[in-house]
Amino acid sequence: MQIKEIIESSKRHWETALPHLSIDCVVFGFDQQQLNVLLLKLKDNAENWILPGGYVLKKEALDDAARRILKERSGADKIFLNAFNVFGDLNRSEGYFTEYDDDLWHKQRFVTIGYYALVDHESVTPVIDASSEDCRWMPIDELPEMVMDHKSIIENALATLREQIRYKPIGYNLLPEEFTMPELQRLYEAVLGYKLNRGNFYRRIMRYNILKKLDKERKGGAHKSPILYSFDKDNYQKALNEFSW
Amino acid sequence: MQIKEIIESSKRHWETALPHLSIDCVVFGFDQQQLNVLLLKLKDNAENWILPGGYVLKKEALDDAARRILKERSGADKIFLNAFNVFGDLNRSEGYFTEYDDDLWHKQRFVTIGYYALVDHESVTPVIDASSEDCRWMPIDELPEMVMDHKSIIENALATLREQIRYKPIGYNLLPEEFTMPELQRLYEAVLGYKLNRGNFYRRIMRYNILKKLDKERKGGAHKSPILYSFDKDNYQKALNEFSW
DNA sequence: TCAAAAGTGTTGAATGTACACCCATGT
DNA sequence: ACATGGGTGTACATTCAACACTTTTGA
Repeated sequence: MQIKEIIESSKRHWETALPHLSIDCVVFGFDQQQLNVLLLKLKDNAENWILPGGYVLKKEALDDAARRILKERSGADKIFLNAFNVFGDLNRSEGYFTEYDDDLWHKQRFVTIGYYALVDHESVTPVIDASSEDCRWMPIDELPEMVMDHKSIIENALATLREQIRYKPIGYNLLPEEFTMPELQRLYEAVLGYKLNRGNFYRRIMRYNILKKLDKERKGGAHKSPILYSFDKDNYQKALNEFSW
Repeated sequence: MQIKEIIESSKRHWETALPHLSIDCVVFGFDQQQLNVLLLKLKDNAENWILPGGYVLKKEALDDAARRILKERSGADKIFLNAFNVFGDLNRSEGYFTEYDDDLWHKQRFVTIGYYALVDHESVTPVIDASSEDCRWMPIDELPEMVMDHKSIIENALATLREQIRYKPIGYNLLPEEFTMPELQRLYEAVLGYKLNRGNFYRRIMRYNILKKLDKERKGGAHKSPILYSFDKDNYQKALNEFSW
């Protein structure tokens, strides 16, 4: 980002957004192989990547802000969003923009709200916004160097996701509308980081009664066409609200 | 609180604290019978109670702010503190202070960080601070009318606590240094809201290896003197960090 | 002597884990 | 034919829940 652009956006932010408060989104996506996180690279920051983040408008609910930021900065839409933690240490954003004037928006002390989002990898086309040079999926086990405390924010989000998957269904937002049993299992394995037994996984999922078996199969693969499933939205929602699985 | 006092504190806050950001603490305490929450009643608000809350100083870490606020407003010290959620809806603090000027600190739109705290009931003497008329423990199942969304913040905190107790040890901060097995069990029952089987509870707790049996008993009771225990701090900490119980 | 506390035993149900079998089917 | 997927059976271990028995001990 050019200096001029930074100054411009600084003025705009002071007018429209709540100061000292930011939102950072950890966007998880699944590409049938591994779990990925959506990261940006800023124009002025040659080496380090950042989380898609932004600010809360003065008349905007926090959750709406997270949704908007995600849409603007990455193109991701209609997603599962959840505030998972707050990062408010003093030194977390120190040492950045030191060469600028003190009234620069970005030089403030920020308390950031960490949101994690689950999106369907297929339905998201990473959008490179005005201030970014790159926007892409990165596998969670090969994260690049990141700015500030962003790497630990991701780790914190992943830990939260792994806890949640133990007692809440996950998948509705990470998979396409229709998917196969092996795909769902690979998703669980990617999140948890270890292999699951196929038969047991099948029974466990079926027991929760959140799947609808469709009357079609995925054609074109090398072997037997796997049956397609979709989530039963009502039961899925019920399972989300109970904390019993 | 008198109008003059409000205006005074408003000026002070604008100078020292981060705007638009507040902290509310849900302080749980256990009195050997039931689970309580520490609540304040403001001088100017005849009927409604509020959570002990406050603001984040410009050069103060979020967690430190929560600790300070708790100390100042309730006298509670050395406690277990944990940010459990953020409340950032637009209408959550609307409709208050409408009769005041717009530059009144308290009339801002606030995003509040919810902290929950676990304290030893014995070691806390509720302190009535300058702006409060009352400060006292209230049982969680008989909460009074509360201001804004404070009641739902408490419910959210309790739900978090009930989830945590399933896989993390709880008690170190809610009980005195030395306690008996029935006391610990009553705490668990108070948090969960239902009775537990004594023998099974005993074995479960012992299995986690977080208790030290002391060589003394609690004298003076009507019947057999129960054995005193204390927590093994190292193992307790280890159990806190694993998420496996 | 009575009631509470401490500790242990037992039993059946439920759940989790590992493995294996059978069938279907697309190339 | 063969590799993959779908579905089920089974056997073992672990865990949980309910209950009961014993011993200790303070007033």
